[in-house]
Amino acid sequence: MLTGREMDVMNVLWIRGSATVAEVLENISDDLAYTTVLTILRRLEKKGHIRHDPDGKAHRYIPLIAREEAQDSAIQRVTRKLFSDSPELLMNRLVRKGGLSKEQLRDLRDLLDERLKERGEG
Amino acid sequence: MLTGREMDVMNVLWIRGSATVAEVLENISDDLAYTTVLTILRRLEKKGHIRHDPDGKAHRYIPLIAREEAQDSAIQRVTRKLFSDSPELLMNRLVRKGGLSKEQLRDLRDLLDERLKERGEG
DNA sequence: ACTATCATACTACACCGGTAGTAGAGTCTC
DNA sequence: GAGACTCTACTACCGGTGTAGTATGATAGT
Repeated sequence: MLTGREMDVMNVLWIRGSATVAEVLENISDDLAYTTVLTILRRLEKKGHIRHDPDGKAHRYIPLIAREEAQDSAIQRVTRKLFSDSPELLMNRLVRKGGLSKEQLRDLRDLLDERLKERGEG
Repeated sequence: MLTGREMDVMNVLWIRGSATVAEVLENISDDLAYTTVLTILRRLEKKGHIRHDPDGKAHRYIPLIAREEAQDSAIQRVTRKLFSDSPELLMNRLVRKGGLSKEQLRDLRDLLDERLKERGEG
């Protein structure tokens, strides 16, 4: 389970593939101290989410989990805790709530159509 | 922002409309001490998520936020932190990942169709 | 070799969350 | 009216998170 700040840092690693402390600092939105980022990276490593290789005199941190894994586990948690464990209810809420453009709605409907065809629906 | 346990307790309040400590205890899945539930309720009240009225010698706790609000804010957090603030990406992942039956996929597609018609798509 | 620089390691610390114990107040029952 | 019961209030404690300071080690320039 990733915390808020850990997700921020992981996002940089996922986007760049890997990063040093300095690179994370440059690419993170909030203004944190160098040692703060370092601490977060060390904790992520301790939790097994990343590892590091030497890179010159610095360390280069590399993700060990994919973004999709983190996404799925976050979705699962929300689904379980707030949507009676029903992904459909979650989707329903997302669609009803809005925040999606007509094009996005259309794309999603097409995606669902594809999925349905794959699963043998006429 | 609700924590895991706070969501468990809120779920009971949302379902029943309101509850005393004892009622929460009866309706929560895990086995917690009476005082533990009480503490969580008091923290929820302090955070402004619930209030209480006297009920006999006990207190009856009443939600001040709707389940939908909590759902939306949880979804928003996940979307922001893990899906580049794009609800569409989240939906996409949910559909691709699976966990949805053919019927659920169909229902969702129909829901999207409705939404699109409402918004003036031919 | 000395010093400035830069990186990591170690330590700290306040706050929060999960869990629960103990104290104390009200009530019921003889 | 004294004990049993049932609540709430207060307090505590541990582990985790967010944030960062200090110590230490490597390195590069002069």
